[in-house]
Amino acid sequence: MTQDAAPRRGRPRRGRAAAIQTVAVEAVTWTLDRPPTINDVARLAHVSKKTVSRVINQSPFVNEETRTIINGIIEQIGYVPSPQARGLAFQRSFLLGLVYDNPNAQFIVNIQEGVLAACRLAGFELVVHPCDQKSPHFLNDAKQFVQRQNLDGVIVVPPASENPQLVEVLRDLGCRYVRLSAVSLDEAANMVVYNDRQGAAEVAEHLAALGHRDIGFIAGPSRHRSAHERRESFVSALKSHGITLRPEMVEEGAYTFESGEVCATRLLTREPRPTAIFASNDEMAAGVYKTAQRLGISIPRDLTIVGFDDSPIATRLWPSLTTVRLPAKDLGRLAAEKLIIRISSDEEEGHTATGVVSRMVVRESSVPPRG
Amino acid sequence: MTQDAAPRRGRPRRGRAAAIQTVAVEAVTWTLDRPPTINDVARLAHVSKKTVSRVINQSPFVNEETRTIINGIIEQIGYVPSPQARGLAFQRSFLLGLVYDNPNAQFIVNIQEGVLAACRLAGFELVVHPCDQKSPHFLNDAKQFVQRQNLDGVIVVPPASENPQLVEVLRDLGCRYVRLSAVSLDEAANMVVYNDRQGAAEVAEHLAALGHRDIGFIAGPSRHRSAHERRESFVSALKSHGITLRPEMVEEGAYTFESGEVCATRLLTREPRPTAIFASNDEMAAGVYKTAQRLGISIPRDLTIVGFDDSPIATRLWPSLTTVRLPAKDLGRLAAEKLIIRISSDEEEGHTATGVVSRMVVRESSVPPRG
DNA sequence: CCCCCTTAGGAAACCGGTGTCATTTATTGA
DNA sequence: TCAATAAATGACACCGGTTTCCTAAGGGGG
Repeated sequence: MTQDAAPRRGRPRRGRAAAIQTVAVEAVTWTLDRPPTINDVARLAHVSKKTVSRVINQSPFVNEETRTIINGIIEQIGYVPSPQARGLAFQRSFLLGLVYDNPNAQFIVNIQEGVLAACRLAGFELVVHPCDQKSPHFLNDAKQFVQRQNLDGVIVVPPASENPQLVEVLRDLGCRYVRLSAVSLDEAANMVVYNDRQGAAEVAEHLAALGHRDIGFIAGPSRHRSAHERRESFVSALKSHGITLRPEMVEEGAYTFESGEVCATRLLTREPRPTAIFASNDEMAAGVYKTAQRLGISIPRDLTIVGFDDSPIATRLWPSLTTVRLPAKDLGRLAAEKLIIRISSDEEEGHTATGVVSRMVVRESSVPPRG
Repeated sequence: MTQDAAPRRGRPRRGRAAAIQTVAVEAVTWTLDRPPTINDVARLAHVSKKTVSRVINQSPFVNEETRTIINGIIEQIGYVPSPQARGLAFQRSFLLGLVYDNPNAQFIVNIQEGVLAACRLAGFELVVHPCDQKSPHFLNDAKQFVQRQNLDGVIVVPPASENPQLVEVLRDLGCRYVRLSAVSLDEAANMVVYNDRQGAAEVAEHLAALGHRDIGFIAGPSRHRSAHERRESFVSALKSHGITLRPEMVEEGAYTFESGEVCATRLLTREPRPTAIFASNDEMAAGVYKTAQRLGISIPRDLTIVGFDDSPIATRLWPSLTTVRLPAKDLGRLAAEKLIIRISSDEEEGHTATGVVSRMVVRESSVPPRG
């Protein structure tokens, strides 16, 4: 039965439909001790593998009858094209990579979910790569990561996304990438931006509207773009409401819980004591909670606290934390869509800027100042 | 220059070393407009691609000099084997999958890290697949996930790991898998078990030693094996210390923050009010915090609280939460190692049971009862 | 009736590796 | 000196798809 389909040339016409059914029904009894290949499908359908390939790839120029037969057989024997073989022929891996060093686990998991939502529709899968910018192998690991599975594209999450050397490596490898960041650091095609200014400005308005004047601010580490954005926007929005953030009311933290405690301790032992503190992320806000509770300062009666990120901890704290929601899942989805379009169209499209906007979520930790 | 290496037969001996250097130096000037392939390396080294293949795969039976030359050229032109081609020839993808539906993001990220630590050493990469057991596409999605990239093995995280239908799908696909669970549900080769009994027993001892007698317990959802384990072990360990957990002091939660609040409300409005509450995970413990604070019950003075998991929230809460640490990263590493050994040895080895033990971490939320 | 165009489908090469088996050379023992 | 043996390497098929190029049949117009 090797090549017995060969003498069958040309296009058989009318009268074939009946035969189709027979073939299809008979084929059910066929069994294999290995995963079926395109050759098995071709043999059972009495066509060449190229025709099967055409059906798989939705090529036009395939007779409707033929297509039906082939699809039926594919279904029956449970044929799935080998990704390795496809990849070899297509020069593609259908794999996207996610490079991250962000310590916020929920953020990462949300991004993964968003990325996968887009991947699923396009037949891509996601390979993950946690990394550490401080490691001496950082760049080399990233390079190997891309090369080892020949990734079609890479999504880079902040703060790693703000590392210019990493981007250089990706560019040298000829690997398409999309960076996530609070500001545009690259061509629009390579960026998905999250607008932190919006959220920070909303917080400023919110605090001003509540009547706070003595406001403390815990900034993020200055090397992070998001920290810079949040700070700038918060300060200028406050100013536009006639409130000036005095320098001694600003502390720079490291986006960690412990740094939040330290900064809060400094702020809360100053005179006049701030009636509200805006921490640049929820982790640090949690640190403020701890410090306030330790100092016997009641939240929110004596102290309003606002965070940023809307991480799970925001609702676990008591009272629940007013914060800013960063739609991480959307961020991941947008990045993946952008990447996939560029990969599929095989062009450098996608020059339009894309991004998401963060919005404030008011909860229990923010109230008007006492008295 | 196609096959001009052909006349060069046999094993060239002495006097070659000098030539090596020449070749190596000359080769630097070679440039290509496409990624180099094994053929390029072979041509430059004046050997057949098979020999290059041997060098790549660490085969013995390659002359030391030849190996040096080839490695030098590989280094110089930056050759990396195509994973698609290797996969096709080896019938392997060098890809592991991680199937998860656990809502604890930190747990997932830690597992990923552990898995990748093992993967890196063996040249594997990790593809992720978040899923939802309640979705009607759950099983089909999982099947496609494995088939689409022809995964060499899959690691399944609880609670999805406890789904017998999912395991059946994996088995039918002939896909090697390792399940993570609190109890062994399968052959030892397919399991990595985390011992929750140990941690729960330690908590019982701890509370007994502190002098607590009126103890409340918030169980996890009974369909989770871990919930069952934690409960059984806690109850029996308490009993061995002469303490009986009365039925009205046990509430069943859903491993969620909200359910923790609800259960805590019930427990804390009973007489006699418990002096300690053990929640089956940190999420629910956080719910207990919130309820206690709402009811004006001081932690830990009036109420000792203990959780389970040692998630980030445990240290963010104030006072910090005594809990049980589940070494998720080790869990991931063990699972990946087990899988990779079986894949590489191409056998069904690994019949030894492997697992990790959870241990209690004492923090500020547990103290002796008042009076 | 012939020619050309369109549509359907096939043969063979190719993608970049690995497996099998044969071949060459040096070494060793008789 | 001459097999026999071991070490090193090459030729070629093969993994399972896709691309390129080509053929054959049917339809329409001259």
